[in-house]
Amino acid sequence: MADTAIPIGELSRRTGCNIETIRYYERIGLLPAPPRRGRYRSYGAEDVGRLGFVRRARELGFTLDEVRALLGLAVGGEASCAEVRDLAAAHLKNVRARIADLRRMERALAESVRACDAGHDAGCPLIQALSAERSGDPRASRARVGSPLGR
Amino acid sequence: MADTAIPIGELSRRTGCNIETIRYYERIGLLPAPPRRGRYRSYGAEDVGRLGFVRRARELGFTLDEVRALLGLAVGGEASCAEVRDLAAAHLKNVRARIADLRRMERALAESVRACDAGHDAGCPLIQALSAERSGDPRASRARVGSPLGR
DNA sequence: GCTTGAGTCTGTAGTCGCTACAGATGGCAT
DNA sequence: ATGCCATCTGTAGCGACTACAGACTCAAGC
Repeated sequence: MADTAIPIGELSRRTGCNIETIRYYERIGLLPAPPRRGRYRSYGAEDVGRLGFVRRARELGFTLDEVRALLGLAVGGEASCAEVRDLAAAHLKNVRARIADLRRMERALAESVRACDAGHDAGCPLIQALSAERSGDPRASRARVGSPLGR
Repeated sequence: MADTAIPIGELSRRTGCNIETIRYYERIGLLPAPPRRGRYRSYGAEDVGRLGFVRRARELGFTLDEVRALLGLAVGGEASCAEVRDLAAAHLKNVRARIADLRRMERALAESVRACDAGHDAGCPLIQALSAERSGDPRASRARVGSPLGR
């Protein structure tokens, strides 16, 4: 079996995680520093699991700090389930806010492109839309979660 | 009128754009360096328009490079309308891809949270979902546009 | 005239999550 | 002995800001 003494390249292949990223995770303390075979890192089966966990959490959009928290909670048993749930729920809310933000963008963009396709008598409608001031407090959008400005 | 000799703080207030960000835009050449009153930057009405344009384009999610291109095309008349349209259309595609990505996350998260709320007999279902390997090439998602990994 | 406070200046470093090098080793096969 | 690949460390870059530190200018109030 190749379960013991997995070199970093093999770990990368098994998890789909870039070698540089693995070393980065180690540097920031997300993954523990593995033992060495000479100067080479030597991983075990549990590292494949752990890194896989990280990767899947990242795919769900959790930040590295959230992943760190999840890893901490993963070892504690049922007691932490509620905490995990709350973390995920908060994150879900965030994702939904970002979706709403993007959908607003999508509508505005689609509308503009449509206007462009329709008629172009007095200059490009898209440019005009961007040039025109709109009503409302210009600072309002800065506080929004996931706004393209200010994050 | 306060149209002439607008100081940076006033420009910030009028456009809702952070002072540091205005200076940053100047540094990277997105905004022209304004004349100085002594050592202080002195803006005019056209700067308010220009920066407002930038801000609105950013709100639609255009990158600064795209904004730069849009600014260039904004001065050229109707000839550039098609180019603007194409830029916006490409960007729209990108936004839609990001929405699709987020919606996938949303579904997975909502499902997990629901599982958490339902029963918790054998450990936290969310942690288990993250711990379990899924089928398929682990590298597949790395190529996707807007994936949380690899951007 | 002197102080106080607000505004502005430059320059640099930090954020997040990687990614991309450069240049030095290590180990294995031919 | 000679390639060649894998791995090592360390540093710098990305995008789009944001956050200081420390200096300066200017107008108003006393």
